[in-house]
Amino acid sequence: YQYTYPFDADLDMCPVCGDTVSGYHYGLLTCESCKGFFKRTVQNNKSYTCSESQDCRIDKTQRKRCPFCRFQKCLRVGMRLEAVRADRMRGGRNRFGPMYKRHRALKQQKNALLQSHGLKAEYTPDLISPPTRTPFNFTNININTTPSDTITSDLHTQTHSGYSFYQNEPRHESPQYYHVSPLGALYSPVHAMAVIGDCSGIPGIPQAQCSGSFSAQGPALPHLLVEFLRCELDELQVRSKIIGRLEQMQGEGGSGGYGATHMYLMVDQMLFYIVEWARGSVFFKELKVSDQMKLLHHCWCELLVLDMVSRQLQHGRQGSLVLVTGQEVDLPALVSPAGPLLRTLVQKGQDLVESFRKLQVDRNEVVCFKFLILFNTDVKHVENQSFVENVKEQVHRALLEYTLCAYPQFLDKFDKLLLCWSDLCALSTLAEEYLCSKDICGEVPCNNLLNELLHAKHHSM
DNA sequence: ATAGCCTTGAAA
DNA sequence: TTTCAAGGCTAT
Repeated sequence: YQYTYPFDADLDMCPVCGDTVSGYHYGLLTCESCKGFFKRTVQNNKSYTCSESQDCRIDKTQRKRCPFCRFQKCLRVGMRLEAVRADRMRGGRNRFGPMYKRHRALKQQKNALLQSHGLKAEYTPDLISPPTRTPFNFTNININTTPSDTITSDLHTQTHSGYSFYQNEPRHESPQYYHVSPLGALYSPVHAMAVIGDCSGIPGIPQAQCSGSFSAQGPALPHLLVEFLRCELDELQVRSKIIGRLEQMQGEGGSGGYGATHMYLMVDQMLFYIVEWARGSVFFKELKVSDQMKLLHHCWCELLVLDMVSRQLQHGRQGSLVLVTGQEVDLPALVSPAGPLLRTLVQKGQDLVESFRKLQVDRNEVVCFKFLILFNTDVKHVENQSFVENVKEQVHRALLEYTLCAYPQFLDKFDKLLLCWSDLCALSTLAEEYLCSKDICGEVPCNNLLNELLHAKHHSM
């Protein structure tokens, strides 16, 4: 099995059953059969029941099996009850026309953007081939979590209680549409999307066409991203381990303060878990240990900085710094007695957090970023360089694909993300400089990871 | 009941 | 005029 880039393939797949689409039907691109099914169901006020647990898989071969779940899925992916005409008038156009047009334009723009990044829909088959061990198997990935939604398929309850989609149009010739409860809109994927991205520009068009199927929780994630998310360490677990370790060390070492030494030891512990994360991660763990070390020597500080930044993004408030340990450090208090190096470090750090926040960088993007950083080697001498570069390319794609799908209105977000990355690199250089400086590592034992990494870096330069 | 193909007809 | 998403028809 090979990973296929799902962008174009899924574009003409029905979001309900995966069959080939025949055009826009009731709000989105679907196949002919689901169009018919939806029409019959709404027109005849059908109500179905599910003999299983209301989470049946709907695909081309099984779609006939459970009409209840099929209709649920129709609603979930965003098919519009309002588009079925109550008076059965034929022909003509409805209000969705401009929406379809807009959606088409958006799709085209997106493809253009993809091409401008040199990513074709066709996929080179053997791009991913891990060097020694068995290739990673993507077939086991199942991202279709089954939402427990409460949409009723009983149209009687929805039909007469709501408003008319067309109530402001008095013209008698125009078709009369079914009255639909606003409740229906609440369950549309568009509503779900609003949580993570701006989709105000395309009312009623779910992002299902971006990259295929659409779960109620959000867009389908690129397979790679799903895999990356699995590699994440549990933040709380890491936190408690680090706290434990720090307490232990401070018990031994005497001073229990929260000064530079404490920071140094904490950063050292963070690095330990960054290494642990990397060692357990897809692709990375396939590499020889010597290559692993080269990559980590190259990027540990960027990973460290990204970790700090993303934490501020999650829990942080302006004017304070949240550490892995959960402690909150008041920034003015930290900065006022500090040297110039720490001052600029804090300032630029704040700037970076701010630009991440403005960009609405989400967790998925951060996770992709970590891999982008991990595999971003311009160092030669990595033995399996082609593998590393292929992975890098894959991550690049996954991030681009995700960003385009999750934030379809925000077409240059990906480019801006990359700009942020270069800011992050600059910040990381500064951070490294600071960690080397006598400000912080003056009275710390030498046999630790941070020291070793700093040391190795200096030798390679 | 399903799903492929056909007919319609206002908007573009 | 052409488009193309509505509804309709009908073998399976």
